[in-house]
Order: sequence, then C-alpha cells, then structure tokens
Amino acid sequence: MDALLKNLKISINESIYLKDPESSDLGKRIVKYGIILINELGFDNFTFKKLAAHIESTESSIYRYFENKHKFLIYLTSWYWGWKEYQLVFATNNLTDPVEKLLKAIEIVTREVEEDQSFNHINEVFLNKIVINEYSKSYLTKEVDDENKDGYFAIYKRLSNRIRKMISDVDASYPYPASLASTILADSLHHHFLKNHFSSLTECDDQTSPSQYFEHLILNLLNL
Amino acid sequence: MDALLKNLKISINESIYLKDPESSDLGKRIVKYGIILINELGFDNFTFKKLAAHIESTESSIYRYFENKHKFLIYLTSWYWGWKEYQLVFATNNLTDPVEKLLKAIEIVTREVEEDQSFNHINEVFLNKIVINEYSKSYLTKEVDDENKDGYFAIYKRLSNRIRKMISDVDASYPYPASLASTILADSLHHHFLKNHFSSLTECDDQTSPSQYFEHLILNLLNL
DNA sequence: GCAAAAATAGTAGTATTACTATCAACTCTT
DNA sequence: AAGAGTTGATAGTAATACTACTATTTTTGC
Repeated sequence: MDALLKNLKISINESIYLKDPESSDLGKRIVKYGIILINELGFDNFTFKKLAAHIESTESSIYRYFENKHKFLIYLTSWYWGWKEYQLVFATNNLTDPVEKLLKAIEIVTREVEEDQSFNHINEVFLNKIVINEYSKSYLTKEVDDENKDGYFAIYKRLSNRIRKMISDVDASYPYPASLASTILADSLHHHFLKNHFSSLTECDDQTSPSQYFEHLILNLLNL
Repeated sequence: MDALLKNLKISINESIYLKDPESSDLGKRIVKYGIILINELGFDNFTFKKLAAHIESTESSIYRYFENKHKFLIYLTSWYWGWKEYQLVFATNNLTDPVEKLLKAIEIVTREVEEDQSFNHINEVFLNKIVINEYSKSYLTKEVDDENKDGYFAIYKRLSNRIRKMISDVDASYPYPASLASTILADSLHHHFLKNHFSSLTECDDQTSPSQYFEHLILNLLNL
C-alpha cells in the first residue's frame, strides 16, 4: 500500500466512541486485538471481558473507549469503509476514462483483501473477514434510524454514492445507479460469504472471483 | 391465497426443533406470538422469557419446543422460504414460456408481502419483515458450516436452485446463474431494508419497487 | 519543583440473559 | 385405575453487559 495512505488517519464520527482509541496505547491495543479476537470468535461470542483478558487490561478500561460492543463494531467497520474509500479515490482520481474508472472502483470494493497491508496497528485481512461476516449486524437493529441520523453509517453511504456517480458517468440513462451501487457493495460481501460457506449458491470459487461476477454484470447491464 | 396452500403443511427439518410446534396448541401459540414479538422488539431484544410472559406460559415450556432463540429463528425463516417456494412452484408450473416463468418467479420472491394471507396461525406480513431484518443473522455465525451440513438451510438453497435453473433456461450462455439467483434473493431483502432505512442508497420507494429494479436487471443482463 | 486537577487503570458489584434441573399437576388413553 | 405425555411452577447457575467506586499516574499551573 502507498506510503501516503499509511500516514493518513481515517477520521471517524466522534459520537461512535467515548475516547479516541487512536489517542493512546491502550486504545490501539483494544482495536488491534479486538479485530483479532472478533475474527477468531465471531462477533456474537466476542465480549469485552475476553478482550480485556487478552490484552491484560480490564473491562472497565475498554468501556471508557466504547459504550458497548455494538459501537465497537460500528467503529471497526467505519474504519474499513473509510480505508476502502481512500483506496478508491486514490486509484481512480487520475483516470480519465469513465469506464476504466468504474471498473477500477468495482475491483477495489469487491476484491478480497489478501495480504496485511499494515496500516499501522490494524490487520486489514482480518478486518475484511469481519466485514464480510458481521457488517450487516451493525445496521440490522431496531436503533438503525437513530444511529443513521447520528451519522454512524456516513462513510459507507459516501462510498456508495461515489460508485453511484461513476455508474451515472458511464451510462446516464441507467435508471437505478444508487441501487446498483448498493448491490455491488452489499452483494459482493455476500458473495464472499457464499464462496466460503454455501458454494452451491454461487459460481465463485478459487478460479472465479466475486469481482469477475460483478465486472461481467456491469459490462453487460450498462450501455457502454 | 389459494385454498390448497392453506391446507398444506410446510415441512421443516426435524432437527431444527425439539418438538413440532404444529403438534400442539401451545406450539402454535409460541410460533404465532413469537412472530409478533420478534417483529415488535427485533430479534436481538427478543427473549423466551418475554415470549412466555406474553402467552402466559413459562420459559421452560418454550424450551421444550426449541433449544434456543437462534433455532427458533431458523424455524421461522425456513417456514417463510418454504412458503415462498410453494408460491413459486404453484404460480410458475403451468407457464410454458421460460421468460414469463422467470419473471413470475422474480416477482414472487422479490415483492413485499402486503396482506395477511392467513396461513393458519402465521402472520406472513410480519414474518416477511422479520426475514428482511433478521434472516442474515441466522447464517452469519461461527456454527454455519455445521448447521448447513445438518440441512438447516436446505429450503432456501432449494429455492435458490429453482431460480438458477430458470435463469439457465432463458439464457444457457449466461455464466453465473447460481450467483445471479443468490443476488436476487439476498439483495431483494437488502433493498427492502434500504428502502425503509437508507433511502439515499436506492431508487426504490413508494413508486418504484425492488421487484421493478430486479426485473429490469434480468431483462437487460440476460440474452432474451 | 510541587500540589491540585485531570486522565487513566483497576476492583467490585448488579441486573439480565440463557439456559438446566426438579417436581407437581393435569389430561388423555388403555 | 395405572401410566404416559404435556404443561406449569420454582429454583438455581454461569455468563453477559454493564455501573459505581477507588487507586494510581500524568499533566499543568504557579
């Protein structure tokens, strides 16, 4: 990953955390080992108590950074989407051909993160797996409308919007650019899951990636 | 709904429940008020204790039917997909034109359930909302592979397969029929959710339904 | 250079959840 | 009238999701 990216701080809505985990050593350890532990146990079996034991700290110290594990998940996934957004802007900014631009964007948001790109203390490979397995749990709640109003999902929505614009730029006549952008983002996560757990429900496997499926879809659906 | 359907029993894998809820009055009340309560509270806030209070029974009685609330969710969603499968088979069996057949199938699986069709004690409108809001939580778990092996998701997979075949029947050259079937099933649930909570991420609203979006997608993606 | 204030870490406790176990009561059959 | 099956009532446990409070360390203001 580009050196510039390594020095950037992904900025996350302040109401998601009580105290910025980037502001202290403990905060960074919470994030680092939180990712490792959620990946290992799954979000449902993950608790602050287990995380505290893992980093040799206490539950109450973690509660000073995050109100509860739900907000911790929102924090981690927001970071992930912010990171994806940077990659997307970075990789497409210099492209002039709108088709090339869109295809590059699709590739970035649908591909699997394969190696640890070591954005400071965050393991992006694990974080990608967490997003695939747990992201929908962050918004499939009774509190979604309040949290949406408070901007908890702002980064994801901004990213979706960027893709929507790129779709309209290649085919202004396509009537569902926002829906298609949403389909690409959400359904590519779903396809990574299917590939790993319900292989009969997708053609994607070691040879064929979700990226190829979505690229083919875009190229055949839009008027290019 | 057709009278024939009302008399059919949706058959659900026996290892999902401890005692068939269709076999007793209490069982039916658990299912009936379980649906109402999950719809009201959301699955995360739903407990067997609350349900027991609601139906003036006890936690321990409910535990005699279902091991835990996760299996209860699997039961309810399996029932839903079984019900959709019946509707799909019923409505498409007599159609000879494969395009018409596929479009009918798409309409059935993507449309919102709008009125209570009173399949005995089950409120299908609420159950549809539950599937939209909670279905993915039933498989996004660490136990998914074991539960899949035990056939917990068999009905959904069978339904997805039926759509896959219909896609291949209208365009044998399309390379991703299984993936496209999965996209239609999962992403239409997602679009109903977006419509209700993230309206900026979709063109779907009161005027434009997810069904229209997916119909347009199919008609423009496949070689018809 | 040091005391007061602010930030942070650690301990202990509570309410709720997600069960399990046991026993009593009632019904339905043979 | 015995026995099986179903439901109800009560109690108990371990884990979860916190909150309140105390102890320690760090910062800063003079």
